[in-house]
Amino acid sequence: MRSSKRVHILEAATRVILSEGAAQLTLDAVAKEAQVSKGGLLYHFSTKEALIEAIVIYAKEQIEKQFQAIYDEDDDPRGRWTRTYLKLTCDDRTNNNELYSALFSGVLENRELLRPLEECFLQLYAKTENDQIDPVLANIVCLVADGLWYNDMFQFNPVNDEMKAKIIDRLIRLTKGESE
Amino acid sequence: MRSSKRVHILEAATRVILSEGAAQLTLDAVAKEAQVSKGGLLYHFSTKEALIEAIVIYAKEQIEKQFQAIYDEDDDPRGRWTRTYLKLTCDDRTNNNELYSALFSGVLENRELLRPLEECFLQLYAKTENDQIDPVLANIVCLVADGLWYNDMFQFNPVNDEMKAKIIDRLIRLTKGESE
DNA sequence: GAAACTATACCGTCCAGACGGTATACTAAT
DNA sequence: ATTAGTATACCGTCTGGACGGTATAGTTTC
Repeated sequence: MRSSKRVHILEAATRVILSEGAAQLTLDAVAKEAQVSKGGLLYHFSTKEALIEAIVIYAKEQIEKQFQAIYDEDDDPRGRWTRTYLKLTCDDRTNNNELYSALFSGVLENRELLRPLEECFLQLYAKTENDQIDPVLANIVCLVADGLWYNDMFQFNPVNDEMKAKIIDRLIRLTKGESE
Repeated sequence: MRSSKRVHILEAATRVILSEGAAQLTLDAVAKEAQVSKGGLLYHFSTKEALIEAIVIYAKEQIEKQFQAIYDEDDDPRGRWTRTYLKLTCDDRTNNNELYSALFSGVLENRELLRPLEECFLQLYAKTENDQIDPVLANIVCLVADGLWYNDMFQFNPVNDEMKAKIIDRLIRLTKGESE
């Protein structure tokens, strides 16, 4: 079998960061978690920085893929992009582990490594600008979504599940132009 | 002058994390930035973990202090806590560097170190629950604020300054019960 | 005289990255 | 069909440097 372990390594790195902390993102730890030798790891990612760059790109690709899938499920053209953004990171079905580990590892070396992810989010926000609804409302919805997943990332839980459901419900109805 | 260099060290650590990246949060780098000998640094913080814990506590104290100051400036009782929360991290006058560095350094070792900050935010959110306005609206406002400052922390800028001003203006009016 | 340092030396561990080697598959000449 | 060569995908060890922490002796400030 001649399959690359690249993706296995990236997923192992995500696991290491989220369970052990970003400081434990060492080449040895990742190699061990991915059940790859250190040489094998360095074959795919020649430096630690290259590994982190790959984690960021991988997270970006995952987001774009999921975003499209959620978009395709929605029929109502009004506020469609905005609802998609909201569901992207706040739906219980999706997990954001790749995104979280990308942000954590980007912070390790320097935030410049996060540029690809920033571009990704800029594009998603841009889509909500022409969404047949008030742009200010659209941005408010996106920012609430951001607040929710960022808090989840740091394991802060300022809003309980019941309130979270109410908030999302309210926002979804607003994107459809329904009154409260 | 017999003043403790504790706070200088904490602020130096913040500078190191935000300018050099969390991986450069080493005892040597902090000592150098704070213009303190390594012995002096270890006199105040006997381990690196103790330093990080102190950074988190310091950030918490700064937030609580600023929150109170902003609250005192507001006269309108309706939605006062909610508006205070919004202004806390999104006002151009405040800088959130201590908060950002606390989160970054907490992610380094493990997120458990961030518990004091979580409690802090839980308390601030709790205050908005009895704020003479719809609790769902109050939470939405807080989450938008979170989205804004988290994005700022990662140097993501999905909303430009003009839009940001519109959003904040809209939310402030909502907390006062004004219609759009 | 105690607290708050400075200055320096040192130790053990960890870690990034280099390096040389191995196994397998495919390709091209003979 | 066999041989030789090449590319890919790894393995496992080694080394030099950085880092966290200890220790110690001395200095300044209150």
